[in-house]
Amino acid sequence: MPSDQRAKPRAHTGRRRNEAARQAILDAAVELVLRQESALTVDAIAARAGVGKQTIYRWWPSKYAIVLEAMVTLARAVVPMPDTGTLAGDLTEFLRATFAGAREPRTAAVLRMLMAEAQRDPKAAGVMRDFTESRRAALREVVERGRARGETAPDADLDLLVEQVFGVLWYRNLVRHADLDTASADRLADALLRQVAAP
Amino acid sequence: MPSDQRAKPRAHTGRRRNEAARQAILDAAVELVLRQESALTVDAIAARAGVGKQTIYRWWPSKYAIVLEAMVTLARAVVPMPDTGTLAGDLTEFLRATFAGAREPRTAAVLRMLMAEAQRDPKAAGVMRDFTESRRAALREVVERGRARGETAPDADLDLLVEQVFGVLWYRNLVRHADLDTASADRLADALLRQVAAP
Amino acid sequence: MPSDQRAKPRAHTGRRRNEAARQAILDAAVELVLRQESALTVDAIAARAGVGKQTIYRWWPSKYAIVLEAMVTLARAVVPMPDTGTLAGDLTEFLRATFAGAREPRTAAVLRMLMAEAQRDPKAAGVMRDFTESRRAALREVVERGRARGETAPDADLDLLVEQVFGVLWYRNLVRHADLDTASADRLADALLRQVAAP
Amino acid sequence: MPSDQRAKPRAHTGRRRNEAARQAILDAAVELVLRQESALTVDAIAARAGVGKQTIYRWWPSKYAIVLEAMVTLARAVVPMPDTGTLAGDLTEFLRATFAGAREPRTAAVLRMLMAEAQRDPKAAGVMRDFTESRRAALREVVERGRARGETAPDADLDLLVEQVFGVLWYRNLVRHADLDTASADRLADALLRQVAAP
DNA sequence: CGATAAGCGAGACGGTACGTCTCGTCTTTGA
DNA sequence: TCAAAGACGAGACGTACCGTCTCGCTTATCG
Repeated sequence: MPSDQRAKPRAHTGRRRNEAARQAILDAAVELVLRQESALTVDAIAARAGVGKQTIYRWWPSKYAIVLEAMVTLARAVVPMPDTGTLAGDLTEFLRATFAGAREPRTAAVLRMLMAEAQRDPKAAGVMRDFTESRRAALREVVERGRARGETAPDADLDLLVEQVFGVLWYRNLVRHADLDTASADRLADALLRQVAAP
Repeated sequence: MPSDQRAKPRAHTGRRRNEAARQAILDAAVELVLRQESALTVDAIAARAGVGKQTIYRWWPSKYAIVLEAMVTLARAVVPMPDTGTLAGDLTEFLRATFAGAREPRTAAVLRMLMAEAQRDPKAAGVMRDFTESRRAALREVVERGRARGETAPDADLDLLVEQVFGVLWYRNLVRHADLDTASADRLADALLRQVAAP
Repeated sequence: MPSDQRAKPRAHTGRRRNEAARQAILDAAVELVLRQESALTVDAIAARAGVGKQTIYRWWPSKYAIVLEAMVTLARAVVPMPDTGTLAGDLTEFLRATFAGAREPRTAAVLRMLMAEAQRDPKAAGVMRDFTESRRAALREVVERGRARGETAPDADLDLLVEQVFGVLWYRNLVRHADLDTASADRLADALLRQVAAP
Repeated sequence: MPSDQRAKPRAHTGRRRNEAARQAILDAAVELVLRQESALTVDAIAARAGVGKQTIYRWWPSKYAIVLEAMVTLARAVVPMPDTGTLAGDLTEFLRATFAGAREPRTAAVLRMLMAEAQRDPKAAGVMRDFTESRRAALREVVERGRARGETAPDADLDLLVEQVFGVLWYRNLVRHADLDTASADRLADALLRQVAAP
């Protein structure tokens, strides 16, 4: 008989997490990122959310993780997994939704700020890596479905395709020389389909 | 004739800027950016350069401005325009050289730092916009030559192609989830050629 | 019955002041004042006390205010009221004890520092005024008793006498050109007795 | 014919010391001490006097030496050596003039500031010691003349007398609990004469 | 229903880095 | 040769945040 190491795992007692506080913290963080007037600080988030600092550190490892959580939620909501039955349809849909989300000024500002911060703070970098990874995984799933249906060459480099999508998106968002409009999304989807099309 | 009250505005007197100190500060800043072990601090730059902090603040508005100035110097190592006679050759060559340049740790670190700074300082953003624009123009020239030779579809979206290249380059450099190796350059060139190939 | 909105004014929340840190800061400040080798700096106090600078600034408006607070503690070693039965005895006793106290290096250094601070900070000036007033009152009581016994001229200016005593004491402590030794105390007592002697 | 000690004074080459600059520096220093609004700094003195900092450091070892020089000049002018023919007259005269000088608000402020600074800066302390020594010497000369005329007991402690005078003066100026008025000067002179009177 | 266990707002703590200020020296140009 | 202007290395200043650590209080669940 194997010993059960967590035999009686002490069913939960004590007060439960305060959902209102969680939401207030997320809102405060996003709000402060958008008001560019000053840097994002934990003290400021806590003050604006009417929350103790410990409540923040209890649930998030860093202030960037807060902003990240807000972003991931937003991204999930904004970019649902499309299912039109064809790769062309799914890819176009995904790119349109993704570009539209990243074009929204508030979202765009938060993303830029996170990426900038990731360049100086290793913790923010980790957060960024996780976030971008999850977005790539989502798109990857879409194109994988297309390949499974035989809509691409079997050896098509889908990872590279995914990176081209997010590369263009981030490049435009950071350099700000061109808009992430729907036409661009369509043209990019088109071009990428040509890249990976079955012979 | 009315006397000009600020006729002779007192030519320059006083000690002149110390060029050795300026160079030491730039070197120290770059050196510290490369040693990732800790965050870049003004105190550290001053200490390493053997300089008072005031000397730094007298000449640069922020520590990132120092790195920016250093980058201008480092960016002398330009990617030369290839001329192999074919679009495939030129594109592969250009991407290999570009990726190799951006993979070089010193250059890569400085570029990241600059892009981060561009997200908060409008002046740095302007410099960044000009810099990226000039790089796009260079690649654009390469692929235009290919189109002129009839190596692409006449209506191929070359601007988009260019953005896919630099998008992938910056995305990888900023997120740091994958390397900018030669194999990647080759695969990307390959995919893009398929994308714009004449029918 | 109308509800009182500020009925319960939310007593104290948050961590309480660390008494050990307070004492360590006071000790460190006094210690550094005594080691004359270098100027008193807040950084040095913080370092020696093993304390963050903010903890100092949270509780004291300036480094001299720290020394002031330390003095209040040190000044517990009061000069006891002598009672030898004669004015000559009491005055000599009082001056000897007072000079001895002010000669003690720790006390002397703290007193000098405090007097210096009183010249720029009105709050310290107020404390200084109260402290000096209480010392004058003590000596005044001694000489009043002598007058009551008929040991002085009835119209002797006792306030002036008191100021001569503390004047010499502070003058020597501040200028540091001569020592506050017992012989000086005796000679001064002698001279003052001649000054106020009954005719 | 008296010997000329600087017979051939090295036919002067180069610019001579600028007396206007010297006076401007002294004035600026005193002016800045009186405007209590901010601390006295060498840069501020130089700026206000329209003078380079090096010109200050060339002639004075520290900023306190400047204020000292101004004070010594002032004290000499205000307190001339009296000569009424009697010790009582001379002492009263000297104390009246000394108290009057120290009561003058500008002078009093400068003296307080110097004494405060002497408590933290060894250089200022040296300056202060020299200044007070010279004032004691002046008063000492007055009372020595009285003793020489047989107006005091032969063994009277004249040094202690002198210290009582300046002790009271400084004590009142620093603690600011009482005024240095003429009546006080008279009463103190009176009391001290009783102390040292010939039997 | 009391005991036990979190979670909560508040805020003090030891630290690090900031950007500014002043010191006393050094360098340059002009008179 | 001296004076003004002003850059320099040094280092203390007081502030801003960091992430941790009490506090006293407020929920929750369990025995």
